[in-house]
Amino acid sequence: MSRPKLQDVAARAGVSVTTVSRVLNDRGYLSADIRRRVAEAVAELGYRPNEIARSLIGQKSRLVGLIVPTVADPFFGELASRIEGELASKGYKMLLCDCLENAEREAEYLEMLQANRVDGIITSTHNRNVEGYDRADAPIVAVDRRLGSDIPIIRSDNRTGGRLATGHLIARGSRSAVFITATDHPGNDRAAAYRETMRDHGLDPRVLAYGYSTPMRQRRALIETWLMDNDADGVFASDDLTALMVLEWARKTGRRVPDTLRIVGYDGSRAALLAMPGLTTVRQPIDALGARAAQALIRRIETPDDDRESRLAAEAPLPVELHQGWTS
Amino acid sequence: MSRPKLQDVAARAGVSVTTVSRVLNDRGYLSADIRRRVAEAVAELGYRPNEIARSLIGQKSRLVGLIVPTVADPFFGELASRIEGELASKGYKMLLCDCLENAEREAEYLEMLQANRVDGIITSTHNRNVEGYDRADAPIVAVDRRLGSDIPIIRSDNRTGGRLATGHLIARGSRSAVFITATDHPGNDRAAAYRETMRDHGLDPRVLAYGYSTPMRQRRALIETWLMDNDADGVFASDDLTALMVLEWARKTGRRVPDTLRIVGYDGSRAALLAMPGLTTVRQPIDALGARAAQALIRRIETPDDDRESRLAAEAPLPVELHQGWTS
DNA sequence: CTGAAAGCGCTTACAG
DNA sequence: CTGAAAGCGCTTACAG
Repeated sequence: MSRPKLQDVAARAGVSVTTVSRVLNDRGYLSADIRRRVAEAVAELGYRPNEIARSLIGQKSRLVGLIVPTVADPFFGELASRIEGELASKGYKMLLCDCLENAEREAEYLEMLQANRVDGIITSTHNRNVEGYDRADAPIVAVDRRLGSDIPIIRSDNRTGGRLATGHLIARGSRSAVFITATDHPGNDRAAAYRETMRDHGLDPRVLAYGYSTPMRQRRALIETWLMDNDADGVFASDDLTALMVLEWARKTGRRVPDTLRIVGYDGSRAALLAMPGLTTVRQPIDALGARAAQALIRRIETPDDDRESRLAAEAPLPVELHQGWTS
Repeated sequence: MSRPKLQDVAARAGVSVTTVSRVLNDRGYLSADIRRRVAEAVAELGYRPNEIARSLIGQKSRLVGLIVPTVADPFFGELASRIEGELASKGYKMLLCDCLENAEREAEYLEMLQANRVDGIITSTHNRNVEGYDRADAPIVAVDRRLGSDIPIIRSDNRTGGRLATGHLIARGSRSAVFITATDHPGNDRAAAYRETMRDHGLDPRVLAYGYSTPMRQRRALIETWLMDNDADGVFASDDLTALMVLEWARKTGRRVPDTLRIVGYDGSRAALLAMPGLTTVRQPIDALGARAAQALIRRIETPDDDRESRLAAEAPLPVELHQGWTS
């Protein structure tokens, strides 16, 4: 026999499908005898309710979509892991969408998720001008990204992070630190804090932006060329992978770290710090970011009304901290 | 108005729901006029077919479950990313299940996936004795894991990988290399190849197994203690994160790498090599592993009959290669 | 070429 | 305390 359905259980237990459904959902009064008979039939048949049918009726799928650049990146991998864990603990499943810095893909995923009637969407990408977020009808929560005035943003304190990193470099003797980031747009608080802090100390800020869609090899070449051509006694990289790339370049070219070149990264994912605990970096509270993103979304899903409050809570940035290694 | 449904489109276009469905699915002959009217109604209403209803009818969900230890690990993150990409290109969605080295969680996920009527499951964890795989009724494909005689295994050539790494260490002058791995069970081909290669050169193999569920701090402590107490002029680590951990220990304790200590890792994920291109490691073809896993599963789903052939293809291990860095 | 009706596997008022 | 019937939003034979 193929998969048993409610009818089969009902027949076996000698009751109606209504009754079986009630036992399964523990609704209303059922005699102990009936409960037992149904339980037996379920066990004997190895019956498992079809969640798809349930979703169709309930008008909710307990499904959430997560859109990220790629979980191959340790930061997003860890974030995704944490979000999934929090969702699972609340009975939600998660559809993973790796959009690979591709705005078109992201728009398609957005469509797909809604066609699959997800209860909500968490998005954390850097693509600009993605079609569809404005007319989405599922609740959305963004991680470190501004999508629109009615979409809550979960993030950590980028401004403080930028200040910590830059201030630290200066305190360690750096006078000509450069900030390396993907894009240097107005909303980039880390860049703003870097500039501010440099100026506060009478130093000249320099920002190297390599662009999101630049393939890894070119990205590396670009950064190395810049470092060769421009004298810098400090590097503040907006992510750890880039910081480690610079560290390897320093080793290759004989720069002494931290004596002549101080390096500070950003993110502080478990994997990065496990691989290279010596890296000075600004640690984002990835666990808290993920948990809060999941919780904020669930709140929007389950109590659509107290939106304003939850949005306010969401906006307060989570604290970051400086992890001091030997690279600075 | 809430979400429009087929009925609304039909009413607007002035046709029956049957006809709308047919236009949407491009089934049978439709007059150009009708096609146009329906298309207009769909556009005007912003109609999107409910995939849940479709799944219920079609008896297939185009949903696949992926069970991994955690995507926070760069290797599994990259694998998950690749699998998801391949699945998406074939019109499948992916439910992510991070089971965190927890066999109980894994069993629950297995239940959940089937209750949600996934068309298939890809699993890549190291838990032993997980309940439920034997009585699962969805097609399953395993990545680098033996689950049962009828479940195809996608993997790369662990035996060659183990030989390459060990042989390389010896060629670089190591006489007392240790192999560090999670568990040293009989199915561990890398361990077997390490032992074999050591013995072939008349050297004594030593294996340090830290256990999967050991928390990261203890794992590090355990490995560092072992390295302190036992003299080793080479380390072959079964994953890159562990290799990098050893490298950092060497730096801290003043060991000269590679002169007095040679280090070789395993996996070669993009993230690891980006962060530390200097690490000598055995590169697994993660892209190919992911793509093949997804393809093998889709084949099992869509043509359940030619199983035997696809299983054979799946069994042939994919080639690995040694990436030579400066750590050896 | 188009439509009315049955059905996918469940849940939920509504009766009794 | 339990059951018959309607319905979730679609697709698919079956008529016409």
